[in-house]
Amino acid sequence: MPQENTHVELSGRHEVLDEVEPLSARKLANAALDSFFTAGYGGTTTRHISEQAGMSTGSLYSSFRSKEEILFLLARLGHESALRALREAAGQSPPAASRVRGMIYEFTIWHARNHRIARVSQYQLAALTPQHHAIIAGLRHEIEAVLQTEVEAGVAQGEFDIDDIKGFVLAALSLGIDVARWFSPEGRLTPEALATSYADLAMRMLRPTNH
Amino acid sequence: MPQENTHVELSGRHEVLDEVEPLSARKLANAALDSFFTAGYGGTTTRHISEQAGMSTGSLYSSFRSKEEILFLLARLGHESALRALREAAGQSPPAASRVRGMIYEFTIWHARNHRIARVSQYQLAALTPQHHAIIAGLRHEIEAVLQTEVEAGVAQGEFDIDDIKGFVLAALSLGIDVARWFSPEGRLTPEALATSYADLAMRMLRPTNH
DNA sequence: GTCTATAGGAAGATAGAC
DNA sequence: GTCTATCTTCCTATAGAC
Repeated sequence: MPQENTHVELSGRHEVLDEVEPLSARKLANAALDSFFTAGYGGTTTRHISEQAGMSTGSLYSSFRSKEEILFLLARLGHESALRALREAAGQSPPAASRVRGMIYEFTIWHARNHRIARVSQYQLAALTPQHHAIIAGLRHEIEAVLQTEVEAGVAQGEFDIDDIKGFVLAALSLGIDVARWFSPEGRLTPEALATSYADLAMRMLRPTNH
Repeated sequence: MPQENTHVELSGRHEVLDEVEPLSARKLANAALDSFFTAGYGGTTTRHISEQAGMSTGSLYSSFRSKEEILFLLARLGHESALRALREAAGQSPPAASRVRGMIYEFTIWHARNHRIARVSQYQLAALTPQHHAIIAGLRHEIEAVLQTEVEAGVAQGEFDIDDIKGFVLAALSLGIDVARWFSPEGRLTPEALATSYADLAMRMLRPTNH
């Protein structure tokens, strides 16, 4: 039987790219996101990005030094936004079980609501320069650490029964991230229903054994 | 406490591309897999594929009509191989619990051992023609149906306690597929350890509630 | 910061000899 | 079935006027 969602909405919803300034850069970033999402980084041309942003090809290079720099911006903002969602859920009051449950819920719902930038952030990383890739890798480690800390707290307080903490953390984040691969707003599942389902399944993984 | 793996090794291990004939096509397919894996479909040139296969650019077109046709071959063989692994595990003897456990184990270990072709198969699909994409989509539906059938059998026999069967099937396959995104043979986890961990977690999702 | 124009090269695919 | 040579198109990025 699914548990109820006791978590509260933590912040006003906003588009991840809203903070990009100035307007021309935001238009280009949005157009690039569209195209990277549907055609991939390699399948996207700077001409097409500029065109969709209502500009000439040359003008793109006043806002960005290269096509790769736009991808880096998207990947960085995507990862920072997902990390923020996870941290906000981790800041909720005890018990650990409801904190962890809220983290899985928020992480999953973030990937459904932001599935376009999430998919680009997760699956186009091979095109980044080594320097940029290292920065994104740092954010990924932070995401893992935030969840692991809360799970360890729950185990220490006897709320969870699990030996393989790293395996659970890996699996729980994996579930959320993989949403970006297949989720479509036109599908049968809402972000809320999906997040509830996955939060339930994650808590089933953690609950004490039955004998 | 992790359960022991009671499943048996079902078939001799083989490389997915071993069945590609003739040799020139197999060499090209292997070179394309390498490059699609590291650079993506859009970041790969037919010149590079041919060069890595030890041939001229023109010769590629005696084996394949286009670059996209190579990707389709890889995606088709990848999906067919994963589906075969799942079907073989589904053919094991009752109870349903050990059949389902074996399916998660085999599906996960397949994605770890074959993470290169799995990653190309899962994440480069946007480059396929609509016709080819539809064929792959059919294989994906088969994969989902095979697991769902076994889970439903387990629920009918009272071995599992889960309301949201579709949610579980989605999550369990998602765990296995996402392995292809991050798995590296150089990492700390072996395919066997990972598959055991995920099979354990999946059975935890299915076991009766504790009150 | 935007435009037009273009540099300079590389892309996918084909032709025709052997 | 492989090669060399090439067609045609398209690419990222820059130059320089306004």
